[in-house]
Amino acid sequence: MAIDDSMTAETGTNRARWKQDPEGVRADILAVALEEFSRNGLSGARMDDIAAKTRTSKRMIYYYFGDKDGLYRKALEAAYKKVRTGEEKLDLEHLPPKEALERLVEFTFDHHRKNPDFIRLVMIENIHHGRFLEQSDAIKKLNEAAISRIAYIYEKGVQEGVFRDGLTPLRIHWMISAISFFNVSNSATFSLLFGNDLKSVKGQEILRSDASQAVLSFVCK
Amino acid sequence: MAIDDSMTAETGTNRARWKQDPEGVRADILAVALEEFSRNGLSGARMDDIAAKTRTSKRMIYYYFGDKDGLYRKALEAAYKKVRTGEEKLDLEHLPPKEALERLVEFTFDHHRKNPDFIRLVMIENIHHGRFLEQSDAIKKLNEAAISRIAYIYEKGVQEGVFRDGLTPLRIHWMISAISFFNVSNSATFSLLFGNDLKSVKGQEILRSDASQAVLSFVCK
Amino acid sequence: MAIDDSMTAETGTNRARWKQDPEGVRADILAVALEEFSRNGLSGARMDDIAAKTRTSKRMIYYYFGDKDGLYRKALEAAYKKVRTGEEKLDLEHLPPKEALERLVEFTFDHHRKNPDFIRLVMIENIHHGRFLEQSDAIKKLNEAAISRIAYIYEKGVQEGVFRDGLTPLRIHWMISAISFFNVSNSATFSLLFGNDLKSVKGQEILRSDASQAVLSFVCK
Amino acid sequence: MAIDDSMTAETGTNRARWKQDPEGVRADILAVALEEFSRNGLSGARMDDIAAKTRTSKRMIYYYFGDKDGLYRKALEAAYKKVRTGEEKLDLEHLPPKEALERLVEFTFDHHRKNPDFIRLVMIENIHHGRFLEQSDAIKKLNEAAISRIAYIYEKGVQEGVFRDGLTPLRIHWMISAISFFNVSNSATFSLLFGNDLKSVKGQEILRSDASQAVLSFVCK
DNA sequence: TATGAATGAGGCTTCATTCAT
DNA sequence: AATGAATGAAGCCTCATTCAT
Repeated sequence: MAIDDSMTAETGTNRARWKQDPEGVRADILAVALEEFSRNGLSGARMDDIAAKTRTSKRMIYYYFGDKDGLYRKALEAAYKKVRTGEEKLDLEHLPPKEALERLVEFTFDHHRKNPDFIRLVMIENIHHGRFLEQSDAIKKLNEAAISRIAYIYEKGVQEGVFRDGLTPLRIHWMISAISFFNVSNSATFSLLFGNDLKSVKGQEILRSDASQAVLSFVCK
Repeated sequence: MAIDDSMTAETGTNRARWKQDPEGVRADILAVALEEFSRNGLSGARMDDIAAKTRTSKRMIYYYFGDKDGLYRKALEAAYKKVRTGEEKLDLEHLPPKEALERLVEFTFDHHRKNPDFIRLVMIENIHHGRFLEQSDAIKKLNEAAISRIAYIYEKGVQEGVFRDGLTPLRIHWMISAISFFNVSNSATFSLLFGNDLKSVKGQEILRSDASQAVLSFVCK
Repeated sequence: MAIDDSMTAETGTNRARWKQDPEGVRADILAVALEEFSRNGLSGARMDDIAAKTRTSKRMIYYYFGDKDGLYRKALEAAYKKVRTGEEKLDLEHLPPKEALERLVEFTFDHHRKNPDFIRLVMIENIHHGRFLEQSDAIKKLNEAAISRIAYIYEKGVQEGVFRDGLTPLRIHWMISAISFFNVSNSATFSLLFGNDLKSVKGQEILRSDASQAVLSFVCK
Repeated sequence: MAIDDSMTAETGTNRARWKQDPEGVRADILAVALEEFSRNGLSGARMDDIAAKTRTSKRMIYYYFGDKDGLYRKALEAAYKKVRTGEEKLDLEHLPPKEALERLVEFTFDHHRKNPDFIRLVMIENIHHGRFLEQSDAIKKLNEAAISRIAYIYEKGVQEGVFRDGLTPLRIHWMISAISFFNVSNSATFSLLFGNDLKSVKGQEILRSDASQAVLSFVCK
């Protein structure tokens, strides 16, 4: 216990000293911030807690993000970016309209489920009346793709005579979002009020299928 | 809350002295609390602000509700009670199943729209993982009625051959809730990302009709 | 050392527990703030230091004055009030003009000397471009008296033929202020550059007499 | 000073790269520092702001001046040097005493008016009880010239019988300084309390003439 | 039942300064 | 000689809550 001093490397400054790596530090902070804001809300989150879970210090958060609101805004932006990027991989153009739509609904449903942090951040942003989203031009552009993707499918479906006329891509997107979002956002209260059945793996499979069926029967002739 | 009142002679009884009316005071506090929590969230709301908008003093809030969490819980309960009470007036039994269901969807859609404070409180509660709803047995009972009402309609519809078999009242309720809830809860971010069209009177009429159409086509054969 | 427990009264909370005395607390805070701001400037003063020298806590400062700027503003106002109140006692109307003016100069000279804290606060306020004085309507009114007092003397002097015509009370006030103010405000740098002679008791007597002589010879025919 | 520059490609050499010019860099820093200290005071000035307005970086400031206090001291010295250098051009010896004195007063009055930054720095230094001036031997020497210039004029005036006996050059200098300094130093508060009349071009002309009249009538027989 | 005064813990932010390259 | 990144100490302020009357 005396001779072997191999542990001294771990002692000293507990916090690893990273060679200057601004982007790494920024990303690290953002990841932690996303989680903390998502878990506790904007006013509920603590800068101290965020800093503590970071590889750097509280001071660096202010260095890179200015203040709490700035950090929150950047976390929100990052969350949107990450989520929308995930959607790009989806490749629907070559599918027949009905299958493409079905797949889009299921993808969205799954996607939201797998990103509860993002959903929670959007909830929080709505609690704040979209005050921060408003300031971020970066985000707004990201969402146009979502609409045009649906537009492509829908128009093809109408031309082929499988989708009914008179809808708009936006309303279809709205419907898909509503169902997929609610599944995650209201999971807690819904379970408490009506039991855990729909939260189980089986229950989620059923809801997923309900989702695509509802949307398809809504859009199809 | 002193700041700058150093020279007002008429300190003391500015605030109308309400003849001792405990229930009135409680109700007053709850109404203010509902609004403040709804607007700002749990940690975002300020006890000072709530007290200031009340006919009574901060001390009374603590006297009646113990602490901030207690006040929030009671406000949540009160909100649920008020909202569910509004639903009782609905009289669907005598209608044919399809019309009953259609009317229920439209009622729910309208109902949520007219009670954004309640919706926001539920959002907030979900942000807090339903921690407070969990403690309130009073609320849970209120929701059983919602399910049994759908059960009645659905079973009748299946028997009459207009609704498809294999669904459950809970899943139907889930679908109706999702669509109606999202319309209010995500109004801020949705408008910012995709414009105000669906928020307008016309837009809301369209969504309302989309809602009932989606649910009906989901449930009908 | 065991039997006699008379000292326990002094033990416990070090800080004397004052029966609620808002005005006392306000006054106490203001007195300390005046001194601290005067000594260190606005950004140089420390809220912690101010609080520590107070009978109350830091929290109470915010309770009564809102924030640091608010405290500074009130301290400035209090300083002006105190100083101008001191001037009221002066009784010049019954004196012949020359003697009245002489006495006013000497009074002002002495008065500024005895209130270096006030002078320093005014210096600090000028460093801040009068930003806080601007907000305080209370102060502006206090100074009109100073002018009308001079007006009375000057007009009488002109009528009696001892003061030359063509001046204004404001310019006379300006001259008196300049000389009396500079004596205190620039004491530090002047002494360092030119020695301490004029700072001594003898030196100050000489300057005081120079002041009244300069003003009198400026105003008299 | 990072905040939000995360996406600028052209990091690094935005700021013109000045061919190694130590003296130029020093002078640049000092000029900026003078302005910032003058505007905001010692504790009010921000090293970051100073650095940002400089052609160089924060590191260079510390490299050349050690720390904030050192920078302030050098800025103070530079200000004194610059100002006193301006005075040298004045050529009074060949004028008759009264005219020489009159011209000196007017020159000083104008000079102070044209150098508000310097005046403010002196005010700030007085707020700090001359702590930094004390350390600077360089400055003290600069001021002897001012006194000897007056001594020459005054003695000639006494000999010629136009100036009264019993004064000292220092007291005359004091009087001139008081009037000229106050005009600039207390401009903000004086205007706020008594209006802008004396601040106008016309008003300043009047005060300038008042200044020389007061000094002359003070010194003359 | 009711109120203004008081509190301590902890929140967010900023500062001058130094390090690694 | 020069730069962006990093730091710890200390600053100001706000919160829910309790006390004294």
